[in-house]
Amino acid sequence: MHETNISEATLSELSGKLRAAGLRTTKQRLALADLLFSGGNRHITAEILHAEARANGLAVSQATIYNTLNQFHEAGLLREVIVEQGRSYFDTNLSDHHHFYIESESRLIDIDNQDIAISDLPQTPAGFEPAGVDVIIRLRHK
Amino acid sequence: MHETNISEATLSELSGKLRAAGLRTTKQRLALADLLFSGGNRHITAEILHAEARANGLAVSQATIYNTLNQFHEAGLLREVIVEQGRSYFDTNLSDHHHFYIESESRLIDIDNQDIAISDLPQTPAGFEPAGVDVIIRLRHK
DNA sequence: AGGTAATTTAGAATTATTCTAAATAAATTA
DNA sequence: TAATTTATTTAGAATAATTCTAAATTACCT
Repeated sequence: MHETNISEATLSELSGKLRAAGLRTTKQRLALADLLFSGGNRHITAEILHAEARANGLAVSQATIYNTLNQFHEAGLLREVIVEQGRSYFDTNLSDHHHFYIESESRLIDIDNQDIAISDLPQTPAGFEPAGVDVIIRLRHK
Repeated sequence: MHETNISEATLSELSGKLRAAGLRTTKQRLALADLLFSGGNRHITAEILHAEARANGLAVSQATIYNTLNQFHEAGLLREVIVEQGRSYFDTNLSDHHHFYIESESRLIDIDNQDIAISDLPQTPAGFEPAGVDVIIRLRHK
């Protein structure tokens, strides 16, 4: 495998990322990781990733798309964002941040953590601890 | 229809609520509205509502459960809460508030608006306006 | 009561996702 | 390197929540 549009450096970085997550470096995972992590941050669904993979000449099954997204998520390489009924988004931005969601375009936009302030957090019910805070600001056309 | 466990007063209130929303008062809608609105506030799924309806002796189809939840939501009688992949919750509490979500128990808990403060809201992208803000604090057992 | 439009329904269809079990590929061992 | 083990990929079936369809029923208006 030696695509001209992927640098060897990037590939070996990605391979290391997979290893660190306890995942073997396979052709499919490497190519999907490249799509996910080699550009800027992305919000992606299984359907979109599958389409992109095929558009880039990667023969990959739907099952592998789902397996890979779930494995990357479990490994902490992706954050799951739940904003609409039925479909999951995965976010490559792992920093502490939130989202605008434009329903009419099925589009997510990051809100940097320093651009929003949640103070005065309520007391967590006894016996539980916070596992994450999601702020979603739903937008509509003006 | 004259169940002993439902007051006439409540029924006529509910009927008015339906009328106001432009919905005819049918046996099914009235009984479902009673389940939804006559006790305290609730977070309910289609499956749970269907089970409760049957448990209360109401013969109602799955399709009607979904139709009703969606119509009540469109009419502003219910708020939809999206916190897990696949399933929708509907909240009878229409006040401005947020949620704890206990994933291990599929349970939502209201957070009163005055118990949380989101200041310093980021600027809304040009051409859009906020249609709603959802804060979800995901909880796990300590 | 009679007519019209809304509502309900069973069952099929759809959509996103997960499962299954067989084939393939990666890692490990000899 | 060849053999063996184990993980991965895959097609296709299965599942789960939801929506659709078209026919039967019911509410509402006159």
